[in-house]
Amino acid sequence: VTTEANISNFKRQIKSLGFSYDWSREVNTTDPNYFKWTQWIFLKLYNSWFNPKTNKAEPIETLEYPEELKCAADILSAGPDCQEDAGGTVSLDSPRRAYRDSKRLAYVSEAPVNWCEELGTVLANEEVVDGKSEIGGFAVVRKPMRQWMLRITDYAERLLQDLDTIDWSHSLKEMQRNWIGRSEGAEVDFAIADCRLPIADSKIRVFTTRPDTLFGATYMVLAPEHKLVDQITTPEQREVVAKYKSDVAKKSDLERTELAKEKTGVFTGAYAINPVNGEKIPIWIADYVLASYGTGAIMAVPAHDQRDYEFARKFSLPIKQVVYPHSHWTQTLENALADIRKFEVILDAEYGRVIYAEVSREPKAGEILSDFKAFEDTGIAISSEFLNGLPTAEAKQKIIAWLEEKNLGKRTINYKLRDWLFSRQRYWGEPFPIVWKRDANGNLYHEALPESELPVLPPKLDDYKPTPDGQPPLARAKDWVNLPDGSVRETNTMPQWAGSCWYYLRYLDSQNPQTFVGKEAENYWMGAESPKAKVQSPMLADIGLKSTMPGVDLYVGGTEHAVLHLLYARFWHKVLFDLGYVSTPEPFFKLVNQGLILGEDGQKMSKSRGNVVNPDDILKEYGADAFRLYEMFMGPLQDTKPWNTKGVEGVYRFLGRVWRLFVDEKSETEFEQAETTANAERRGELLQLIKLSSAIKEVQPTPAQLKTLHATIKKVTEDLDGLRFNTAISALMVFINEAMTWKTKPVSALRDFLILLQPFAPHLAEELWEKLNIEHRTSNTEHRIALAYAQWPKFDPGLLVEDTLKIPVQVNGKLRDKIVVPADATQQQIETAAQASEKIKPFIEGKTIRKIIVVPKKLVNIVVG
RNA sequence: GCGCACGUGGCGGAAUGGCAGACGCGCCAGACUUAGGAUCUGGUACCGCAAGGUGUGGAGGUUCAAGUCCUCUCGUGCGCACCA
Repeated sequence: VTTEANISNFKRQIKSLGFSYDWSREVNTTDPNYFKWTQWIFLKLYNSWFNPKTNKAEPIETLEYPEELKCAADILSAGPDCQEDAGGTVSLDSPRRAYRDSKRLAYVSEAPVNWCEELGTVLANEEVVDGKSEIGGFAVVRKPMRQWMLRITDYAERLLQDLDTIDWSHSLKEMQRNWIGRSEGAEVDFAIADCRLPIADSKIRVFTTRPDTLFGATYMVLAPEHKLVDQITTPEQREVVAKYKSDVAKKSDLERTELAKEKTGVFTGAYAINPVNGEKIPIWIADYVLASYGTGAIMAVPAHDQRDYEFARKFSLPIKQVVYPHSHWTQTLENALADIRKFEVILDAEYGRVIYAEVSREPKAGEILSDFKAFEDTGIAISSEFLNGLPTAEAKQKIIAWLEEKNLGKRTINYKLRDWLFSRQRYWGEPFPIVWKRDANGNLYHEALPESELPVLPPKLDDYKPTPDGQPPLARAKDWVNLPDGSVRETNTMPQWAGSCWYYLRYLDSQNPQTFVGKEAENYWMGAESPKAKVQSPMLADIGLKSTMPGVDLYVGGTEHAVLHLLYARFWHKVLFDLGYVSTPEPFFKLVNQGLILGEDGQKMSKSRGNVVNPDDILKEYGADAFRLYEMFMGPLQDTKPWNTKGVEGVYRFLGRVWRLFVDEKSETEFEQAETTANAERRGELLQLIKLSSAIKEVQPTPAQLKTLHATIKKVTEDLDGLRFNTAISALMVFINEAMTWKTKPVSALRDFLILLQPFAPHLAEELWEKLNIEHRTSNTEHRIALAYAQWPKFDPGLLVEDTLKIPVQVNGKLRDKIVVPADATQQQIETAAQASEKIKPFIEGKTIRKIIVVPKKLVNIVVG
């Protein structure tokens, strides 16, 4: 319940997260222009909603809560420690997900899950626990209120299909595919037997992915929340059905899924007619059927669906096998039928029917078959009249054609993806640029504000809580809400996703006052044929890589955005693409998930474990360069890896070596002495005392030095491009270890090194670059500008060519020696040299040489027998 | 249960099918030091005095050659989950 006490609790909790939160400041720091263009894009969606299915404009849907839910308006109740935490009015985008994510939610979800889904506004506050977004405090569901939905489901297919065109990690794509949840099947209408209902309601539609098993449907199950339940229930069953419904409504999410191994359900007393064979089948309700998926009703085929099988066994419903498994040993129906007699056939004692069960052992006579499984694979249709003998795939086609011809059903694609609840009942966020009016008959309708009215900024409020009657906070500003012409402003606000859906576009043209992103800028940065493609990055061109891809070049983000932000942003981008505002159908063609950094104990960092590493401490102790360098050096970008502060010391030492390579020790000592007596103001000036090492000279690098340098340039350039930062840094370390031994250090080589170092340790590199420029001025103007703008060095492959090669020699695949041969040695010469080796001789003497493999410049393998 | 990813020293991790353990941490020894939690040098997979042998979770396979490819298996992590 939103009470003063809870609000103050919530604020206290926010404070405990490490910052104080001033509610009124939130919007003041927000750029009104950004509000403006977000609202502008919303208006585009609103005014010219492009529906690819109908190719016509449709308004964005607003949704009132269904009437039957209004009764339960008040509260979802709160568990013991939720009472304490509750308070905020942060609504969730996906209550379903929130429920799943948070175990703590389980005991507060007194209301049925899909009730919450329909409402869409579980009021709770969000907290990051164990690196995961969890629902901390839990609060209330308010009175039913108006919500705005975006029809993302219209884009489900394209959002799915286009995943194939983008370079994202496999698992991330899988998560999106899973979330979209496409499944192909059919909708089938079952007539209700002895129906006393109006014609329109005399049938129940089910969704199935296995229409080929229609002949095996022996009963039907509706979700307890299905709208026809009350109407079809016979008077005798009314009481048990009502009780079951209310029991289910009280079940928590946990009880309803994880813990509920045992199927439950009750008979409604009604029957449906199986359209393929006219059989009368009982209609049950059970909570294993979800109201939110498909049509909220199923045809149960217990022989070929594990859940139906379990349910049927529990309630002694008939099981009828209609698919015979044939895949690996039978090709024809005759053989299949023969196999039925030969193999694992079980007679259902109660019903005298043949069922198939996947058995791992011989069933004993009279044994209860509860641990047998339904056969869910494909096979050959049997006991299915005109489908008999057809493999599953063909049987599906045939039955769908049959259903469509008889007007009893149709091919359907079903998605788990739901429309996107886009409104929030909180203060911050963009207000909708929408007003409400009444027509001549007094009916309420909504209308977009003209673009000239943008941005619609939130009014100043003294109190940022929702109103006592559950209206969003903006409703408190009566002057703002009520317009002179009698119309009323929408008081919902947009979610944070609204801004994050298009921010990357604004970056391209952030100062543009005319539009959210100029066409030219958009095309330059995002377009496939953009001029950017012609601006070849020397670093990429050298290694023969295409320098650009359309869209955002590289998106680095965590998996926590996998199914929300990244799906929403793709959706908006596609809408903008359809409206002609952007030039690519996808915004992020290349995306990398950086791995999670765990605590030093290898566990996820969390307050409760006390293994949290505070970046501020690391910055203070080792500096930003070392911190950055360490994070990049820890391991592959994508991997989850444990933090190790000792490792920071390692890279810190490396930076120290870089510093000592450049700086004269004596001058540094002088600086340190001066610094102790100087005040803070003079420190910058005193830094001038630090001079470069006298070993740094303007000389030509020796061939060996050049070889070291260019090997480093090559490695760092390639690794950087492949985001292999750890090995790039390793190469820089190798260079430094080598360069420390140089008596004379050529300026040119050190310059190139600093450019390579700059992406990893920008502060130190820039500092040393400046020192180089002060003491070793060159005519090259490029060297006088900041390092950040310096040209990336090119490596010269010619310099990496060796005169002689050290080649490993194996005998029967085992390393026995390494020989040194001229780089241009022929295969014959290498073979001879290998056999002549003193270390090799003992292994080949007295044996027949079967074969000698010479891998040019790499290896010799002598095969003896 | 389903899907995906990953298993390499004491630790983080390197290795276009071609020298397993780059680089770093840690550890050992030494140098310089009044001192060292600074710096520098050398060593460091395992067994063995050595020659040599054994090693990339386990078992097979392909290959002249496997950490890498294939099959099975065990383990860990992540995601989804009564989705019809």
